[in-house]
Amino acid sequence: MSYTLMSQLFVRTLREDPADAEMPSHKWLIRAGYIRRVAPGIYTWLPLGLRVLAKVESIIRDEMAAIGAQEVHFPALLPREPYEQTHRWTEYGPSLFRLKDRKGADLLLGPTHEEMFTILVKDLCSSYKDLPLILFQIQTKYRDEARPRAGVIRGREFIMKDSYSFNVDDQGLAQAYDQHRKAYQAVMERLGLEYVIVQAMSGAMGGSRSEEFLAVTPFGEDTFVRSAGGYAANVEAVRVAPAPECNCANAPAPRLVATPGASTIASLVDAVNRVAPRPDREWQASDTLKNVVFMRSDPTGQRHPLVIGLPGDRDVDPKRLEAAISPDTIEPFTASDFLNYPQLVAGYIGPVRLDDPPTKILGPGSVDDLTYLTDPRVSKGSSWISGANLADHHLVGLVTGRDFVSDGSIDVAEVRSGDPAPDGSGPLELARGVEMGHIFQLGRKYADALGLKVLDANGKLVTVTMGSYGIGVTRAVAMVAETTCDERGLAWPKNIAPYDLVIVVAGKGADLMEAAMMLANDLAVEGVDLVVDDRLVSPGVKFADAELIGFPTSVVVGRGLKDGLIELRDRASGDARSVPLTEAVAAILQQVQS
RNA sequence: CGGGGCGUAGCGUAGUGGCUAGCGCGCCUGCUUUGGGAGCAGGAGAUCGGAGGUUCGAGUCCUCUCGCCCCGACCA
Repeated sequence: MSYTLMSQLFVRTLREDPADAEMPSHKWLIRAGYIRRVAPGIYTWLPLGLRVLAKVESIIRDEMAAIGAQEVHFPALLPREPYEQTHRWTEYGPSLFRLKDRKGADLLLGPTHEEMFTILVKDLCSSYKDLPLILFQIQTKYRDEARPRAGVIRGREFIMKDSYSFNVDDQGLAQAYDQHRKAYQAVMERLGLEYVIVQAMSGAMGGSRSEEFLAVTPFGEDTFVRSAGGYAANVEAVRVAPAPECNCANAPAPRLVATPGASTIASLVDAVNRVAPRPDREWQASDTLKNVVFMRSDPTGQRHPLVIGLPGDRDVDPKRLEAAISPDTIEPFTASDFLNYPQLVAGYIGPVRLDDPPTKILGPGSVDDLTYLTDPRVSKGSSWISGANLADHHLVGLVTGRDFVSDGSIDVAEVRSGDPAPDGSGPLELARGVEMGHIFQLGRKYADALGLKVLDANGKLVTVTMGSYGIGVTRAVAMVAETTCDERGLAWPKNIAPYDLVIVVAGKGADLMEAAMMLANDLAVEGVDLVVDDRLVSPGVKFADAELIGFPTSVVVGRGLKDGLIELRDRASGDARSVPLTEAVAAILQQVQS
């Protein structure tokens, strides 16, 4: 058992913020000497940083062991072939780091390891008796991100814990998924991170489950919503509670209203309040039905107009739309597109035109069979003001289901703070977070592509079903720093700090140094991991550095020593108290272990 | 890939076309100092991102180029 001398520690603290850091954790990790930038998104870990990284890894290992996962370690440098078989050599696109060896063979730096794990299990397992199985690794991953940011939060080289489960049936997969979910909750708790679990987009995988663990921070890259009652979801995944059916079926027939120049919602509301006032109250933007046209392209390149109808006080959220129609993509509807669809009058688009008989412009049976999808708030029987498909005119009193129908519902309107949660758990609040973990029921996609089958109890070959589960380890270090730091620097939780404490020798007397070293020895013998700040600099420098580096506890050996006292300081709370030297070891042990 | 900002010593920065590129922090030497980023004295450290050009003269002006940061697009 030993201790580290500050004068020997390989660290240099900076007195000023680095010019290129924005996020607090990034600034402090650089300033306190934990990491150094080498290239965009590529960082060196210095001794202090490496210690924190090791602590985070050990927490993760511990929780993985608790669910029976076994650790392996793959290379980061991988051959092209397996990725060719799953088509990810091409599908992964420009984010994949590719390279060639001297013979010209293609290699890649692994962005994630589904293929390699699948192949390994295929090599070694042939019977249902070998399953269930959970394997994991803590490994350096490479992704050529379009925009690395915030230091180690989004790097191009980063450390990830990735695990993979292998089961013969869906119940087994569900169980492995659930085990991981619990393990991840335990990890987030032990890291002290405030987090939410949000539904991720399941994408083309159908009924497969996928959830993200987001650490909450205003600097987060992902927007999510949550309610006081516990609902949480990615903005892309929020589902609006369907509006109840209204009964306006007996309302008067729609009437045409002249609204010259009212091609925007604001001017429309203004106009109808003038020319067709409502007796009980003023018309509002939410009484209008706005119809937005997009050009939708499917993966084969076919383009079709898509019209989305939603209340006039809402806009289409492009991210939600993109997610909803994936793998199709969306483009703006251009002026020349309008020329090809003359029945669409820009600024006055609506589902019908009041000819005799009325002409369907949008939805089933319309002139060009234009796809018309409406927001869930456009419920059956609800009444709207909408475009008349005639310049400078609108229709008032259009009733959904009576006067027009859509081709279906689409839930892509912007989500606002205060909107009700779909499960009735209260108003939604918008917040930001950083994705710390992702758990995913892969199913048989990789096992199919790579031929991973085992014999079941009846001697039949069955395809194995898989799950994949990741935690960003380097990112976790930054997020713990981010959520615990203050205006003086880092303030690590005790279970993650690089050292348990620092002994600050505050003064020049040989007796001070001697007392500090004796105390350090006594503590080291007790298993305390500590640094003695023995530098010949003024006490102010040592105090400032201790706070910047974020030792959870400081022990000050200084002017109190002549009265037999040392001082104990807690970094997080700022509390300080004097303790007799004779009781110091016991008091410090108690504080360190609390 | 689009928009914005920026490249001057290890870090943070100043610098009207004109003398030897300035300051703070850090670093080295000496003396003094030691409970909140000490003082004095001396010193080392910069091809001003790179290339070309205009000019008697370029850190400063022009062209090209490389790189970095931020916002957006993108992101198993």
